[in-house]
Amino acid sequence: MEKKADDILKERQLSITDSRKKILSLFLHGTGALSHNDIEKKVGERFDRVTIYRTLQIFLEKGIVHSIPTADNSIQYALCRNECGSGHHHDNHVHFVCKHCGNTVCLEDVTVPAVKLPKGFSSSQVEMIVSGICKDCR
Amino acid sequence: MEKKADDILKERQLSITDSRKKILSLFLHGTGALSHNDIEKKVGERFDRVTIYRTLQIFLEKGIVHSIPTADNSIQYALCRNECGSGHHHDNHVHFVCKHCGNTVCLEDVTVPAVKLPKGFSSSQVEMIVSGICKDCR
DNA sequence: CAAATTTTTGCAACATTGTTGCGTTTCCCT
DNA sequence: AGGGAAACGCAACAATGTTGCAAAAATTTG
Ligand SMILES: [Mn+2]
Ligand SMILES: [Mn+2]
Ligand SMILES: [Zn+2]
Ligand SMILES: [Zn+2]
Repeated sequence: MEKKADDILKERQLSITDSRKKILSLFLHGTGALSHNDIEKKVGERFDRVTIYRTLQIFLEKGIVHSIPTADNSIQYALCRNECGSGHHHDNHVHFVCKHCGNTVCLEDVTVPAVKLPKGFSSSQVEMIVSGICKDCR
Repeated sequence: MEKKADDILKERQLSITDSRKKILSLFLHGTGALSHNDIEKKVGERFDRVTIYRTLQIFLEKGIVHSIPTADNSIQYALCRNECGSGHHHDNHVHFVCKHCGNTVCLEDVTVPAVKLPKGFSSSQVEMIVSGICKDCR
């Protein structure tokens, strides 16, 4: 798994640094999405807050993770599994936020349904966030 | 219109105060959604930031406005036009964020399409946020 | 209408979250 | 291993959000 993180970083032409490896590993090993705060707590060594911000920023840009806006105003980040590249995200799946455990997960198999907009509106991106009780909490 | 705000406040059993009237009027007169920051700027008199936070909070609880999570982590608030009550929101319409003018609007006539979740997941709320170019910007 | 009671406001103080500049360290390439 | 580029940590700051409390305003009561 250590190997995997290195590969992904190399693939995206990012220098391989300790913080990037550790943070990326969190995403590779865990299941759900992580907020900045989650990462700060879960990462073993303590990297500077600024480093975590910058790491998430560049992971976003390079198409390694995508961000999920949630109702409580905490941005969640999750691994991109599809063909996302620099500035080109294609994560058109539904996100689920559990009101019980608080976890946010990507429902990779559930694609966002099409929606017909009024005349004059054109869409470039659609987000669908479902909240309720997840399968582990019922 | 001054009248209207008073009526809504009375209806929801809220004391009628200057700040509540002014802030509610912003929603009644304007077209789109407003963030905390928008309100701070647009409201003529300067109410304390805390008052605005508390006003939005109670408007949310009483079903006067609903909140819209957006990608840039700025919560937007918009008037409820349906039958929303204390703790019971029924604003199941799509929201549109224009990448050009930055405005967020409720597409009242576009209902959020149904989505089939994997086994074990149960949903209590679905948010759909579409971003692109609005009809005024094209 | 005026006094009593309840609610809301503004202020201060604080916590959390996010941003920027810069010197030092680490990484990459030859 | 050495030179140049990139990333890190630190400090300082800005923006956003929360809480307690006394003063002010609104509502209720007499
Ligand atoms: Mn996802
Ligand atoms: Mn709406
Ligand atoms: Zn759960
Ligand atoms: Zn627009």
